Amino acid sequence: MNPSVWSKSMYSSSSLFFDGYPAEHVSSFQLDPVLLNSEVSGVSVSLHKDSEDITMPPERAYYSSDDAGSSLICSSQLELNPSRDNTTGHLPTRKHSPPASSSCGYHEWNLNSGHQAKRARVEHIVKGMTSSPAVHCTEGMTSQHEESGGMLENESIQDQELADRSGSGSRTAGKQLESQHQHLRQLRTRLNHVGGVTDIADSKYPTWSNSPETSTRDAFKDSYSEFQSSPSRKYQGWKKVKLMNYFQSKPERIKLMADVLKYELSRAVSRSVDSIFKSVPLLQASPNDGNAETDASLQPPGAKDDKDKLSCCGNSETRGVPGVQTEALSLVVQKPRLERADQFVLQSRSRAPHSPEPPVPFSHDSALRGDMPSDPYHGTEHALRCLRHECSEDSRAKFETYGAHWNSVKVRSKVNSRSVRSPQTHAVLVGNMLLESPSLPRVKMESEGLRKNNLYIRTVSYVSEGLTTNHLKKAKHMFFYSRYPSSLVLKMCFYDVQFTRCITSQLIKWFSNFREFYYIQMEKFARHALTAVADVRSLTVGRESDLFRALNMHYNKTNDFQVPDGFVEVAEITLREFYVAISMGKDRDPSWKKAIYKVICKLDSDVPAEFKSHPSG
DNA sequence: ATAGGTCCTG
DNA sequence: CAGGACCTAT
Repeated sequence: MNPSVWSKSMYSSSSLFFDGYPAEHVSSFQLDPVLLNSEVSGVSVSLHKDSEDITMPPERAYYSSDDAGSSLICSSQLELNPSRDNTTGHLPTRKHSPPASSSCGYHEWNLNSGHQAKRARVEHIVKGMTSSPAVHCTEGMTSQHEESGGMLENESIQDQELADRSGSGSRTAGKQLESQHQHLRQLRTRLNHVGGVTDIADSKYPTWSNSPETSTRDAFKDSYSEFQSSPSRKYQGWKKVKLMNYFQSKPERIKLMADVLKYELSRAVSRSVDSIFKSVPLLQASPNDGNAETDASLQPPGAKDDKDKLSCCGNSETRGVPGVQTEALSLVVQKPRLERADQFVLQSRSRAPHSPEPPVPFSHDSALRGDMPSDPYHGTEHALRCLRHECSEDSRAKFETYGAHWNSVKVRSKVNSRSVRSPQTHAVLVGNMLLESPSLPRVKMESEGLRKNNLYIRTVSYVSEGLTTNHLKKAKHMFFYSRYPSSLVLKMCFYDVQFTRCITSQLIKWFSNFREFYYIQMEKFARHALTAVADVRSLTVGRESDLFRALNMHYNKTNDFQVPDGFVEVAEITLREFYVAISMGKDRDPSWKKAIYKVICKLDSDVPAEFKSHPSG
């Protein structure tokens, strides 16, 4: 690709640039290929693009187009197009793109029909009892009845619902039905006392949408209002008495009924429980399978099977030792490492001839922070990244080498990471609902817009209450990729922090501060360049430049992070934007920087997966 | 109203 | 880097 095309497209992107700017100035900023590839003021920016560009998917080849009119803005819009790269199955996670909310209609329909089937079964049973005789009253089981508390209330509600549904044609038939409902209720009560069957309707939290209980609960709710408005409470004592006589006179029948009901109830309960745990597969997942979660949350439904399998694997391991974080190791190993080799292009490119750094994609520190970049291409990789395509066999080999290193590091860090999970606290956040289970390990599940359907839930077993210096360091490193991370990205990257409003705003403030420093530096160096550099074509940013040093000193003080080339290029673009704006006198406008901010925010690239999957603190 | 952003200050 | 004022978009 011709570097001049790059420069043209880059600068045509700037809204600032075309805003009343004379055409001759435009052309004056078009970079000369020779100049671009040459060393300027001791620094260089390598913009070499070779013919490999044509192998890129067209929507990624933002800068390889021969259309000089292509702009960054257009590129970014293309980048936002969710239709791109369907093979990855990832939707862009941009701050301005609303989270895709999946419709649950089909699921609800299934639940409703399931509920109706259950109800039909119960009604069938009840119908089978309609021939039984109505008998006299004793108060024998009243106390037992009331012991069952809320469950019984639900039962009576359901009974009332059934009674209401059974039709109001004949009054005597209705009474008969009522008596049978009462009978049913008593049987269930007994079963509960004897078999310890837990009524699924007795859950404390009634708002688990999509859960199998929902339809049942809704039915209860509906019938409950009917129940309250009806005088049927008056009949309760009468019904109880009638039923007691029935019980006493027909023990064998009771037993049969009990068996049938027991079967039906236990089947319904087990089905419900099964469906709950099927819909929350990551209950058993490990804290470090953030990648799997991230994938799942962004994948189309059809691509989810593998993740479910992974969850199953995690489950089999999790059951064993609750206190030790060994459950996810297999997940780490199983992850396809090479799927995201393109992510390492950024790092491997530091091996370019002008780069003094060793050919290490990630430093040890970054390895400690991150997971293997196992995610498939997310679909929001920035256009700048597409300029680089040296995903050679060499880099792949190195990728695998460091992948092995990462795994070992990860294992160690997992073992060493202190877990704050408490065996006494078994709180599970599912969507907006808090379940309590005596048998589940404590996991924190993030509730996000993308995972309304409860299928995509992250589990984290160690949650820090506050942001640490390591989090700050991680945030600074993230800044190399994303200057304007969305809160969703922040949540994904700082999943090991208990996200509160305060934490969120603190993280946002951090990035605001980072940007402030960044733009101050840019303006400072741009103003300095105005006095020293006559042509924007001479204005480049390389790793040896003072600007880069200043930025690196701020965001990567210990120099233990391999700054991605994308950042260097974004820095150069920013510097040039400032340079051009100031040279045009735009800085007389008090809000002149906003146009630049608008350009720069579109240059965010996706934060690599390793930021999203490993604890930083 | 709230969230997220900039600018200024310490 | 945090706090606060202020602005803007949803």
